[in-house]
Amino acid sequence: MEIENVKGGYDFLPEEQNIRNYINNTLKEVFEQYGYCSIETPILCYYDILAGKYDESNDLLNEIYKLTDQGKRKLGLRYDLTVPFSKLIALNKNKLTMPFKRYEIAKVFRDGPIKAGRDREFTQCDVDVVGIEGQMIEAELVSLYVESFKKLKIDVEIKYNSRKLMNGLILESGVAEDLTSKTITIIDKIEKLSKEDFEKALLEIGLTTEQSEKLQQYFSMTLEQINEMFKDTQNLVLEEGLKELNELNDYLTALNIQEYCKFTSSLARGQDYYTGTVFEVYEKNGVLNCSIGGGGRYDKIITDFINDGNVYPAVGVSFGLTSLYAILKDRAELSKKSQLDFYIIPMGTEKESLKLAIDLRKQGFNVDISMNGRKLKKCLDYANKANIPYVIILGEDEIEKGSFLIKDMNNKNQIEVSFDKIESVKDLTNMDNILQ
RNA sequence: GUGGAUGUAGCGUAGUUGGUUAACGCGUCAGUUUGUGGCACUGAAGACCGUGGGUUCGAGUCCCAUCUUCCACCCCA
Repeated sequence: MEIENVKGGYDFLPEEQNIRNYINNTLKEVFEQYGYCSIETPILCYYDILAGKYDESNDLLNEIYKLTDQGKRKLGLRYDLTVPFSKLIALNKNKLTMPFKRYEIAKVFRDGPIKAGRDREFTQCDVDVVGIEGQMIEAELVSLYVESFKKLKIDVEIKYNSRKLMNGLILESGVAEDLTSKTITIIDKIEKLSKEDFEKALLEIGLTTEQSEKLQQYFSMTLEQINEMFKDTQNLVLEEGLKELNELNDYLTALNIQEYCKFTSSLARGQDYYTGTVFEVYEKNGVLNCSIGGGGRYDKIITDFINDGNVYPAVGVSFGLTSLYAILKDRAELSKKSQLDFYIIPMGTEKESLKLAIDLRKQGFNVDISMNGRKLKKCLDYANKANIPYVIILGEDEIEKGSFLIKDMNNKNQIEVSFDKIESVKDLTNMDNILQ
């Protein structure tokens, strides 16, 4: 039997895992600052609940991992975090107070084709709020995005749009309703396609030349131009979309984060999922041409899912962790930093060293000890390669004096610390001072 | 799913028109005498050359198949 990972699943070694943890922790910090709570939901779900969100023609259905338990129940692995979230709300309506703000960073599974940035199992990071309408929350989510990427030191551009505006403009072009969905898919690619290819694609799905030209005109306009052109429109969807976008715009300007944002009328994000504002985040000047985050308002999903007569408006954003890992992977300062503070080298003082390690851990330090009886030279070499900042040398000489040696691996300085004064090591959070 | 490439020790590579025990660098481990690292030197371990067939006296090298990984397209996260 050959030992290998399932396709689309990977092991993460400490170096890489450090970066992943750093990213996750940084994001969690921001989420909590913005008032989002951490929750956890089961990976295993009833298949019917997983499948319920989509109609049978949806491709995503084929990607659900299906399994049965010993009681022959039809189960599946979750393929996103939105369904488990909806289910959690449905089950706990009485315990939760609205609005409910939560984040969840967890693994999901899709039995689909593999390629860069698309695995069989991957971690999703969703930040959502249920029970708030209006653009104020959207603006705050954009701010959360800006804050998060600032902390990660990634320059981004956040594209935003409204599905209502998009639908309104398509309506305005005279496109038949049953072609809306296909039209959106093509408009989403307007920036990637040449003028000819764009028109060709539209004609192929059955639009007229006139419709295609109108679409081209509308979707190359700025928000100001659209405002001007449709200020007295009778098209309700369009009017509402414009109103919301203008409102969001005002907020973004007031928050002084407009510089990170870019109104993009062609931005769609997926198919029928979103009902209002949509976002998509791209790395500025980045080599990665895929998005590193996205989200939007989806007022219907949870409402339809729970189906108890109440309305559950929702809006959220997600972070493409796989892409973030890829971007930050090469930042040396992240991957090379050791989690250890001290590495103890016993020189015939195994018992004392073990005890010292325990005492130092009580002070809050991360401590490891050499246990394979290697020579001092080798131990120093090891500490050096592992980027451990401080080494403690404990030999019989030191025991006699009732002290131990702390050595700074960066500047080779060392200092003797008495066992009675082990508490003073804690003050060495500022260790530079002593060791200079 | 469609098209194009790739596959030699943990990693990165070499391997000449098919010819003995598959080479090199990095890394790992050990040593260069007793308690002070990043350098240098010496040595060791580690590869049935992705897998399975075929051609041949002989295949890492040629042929076929299959898998893997990667890059586009589709779709998404």
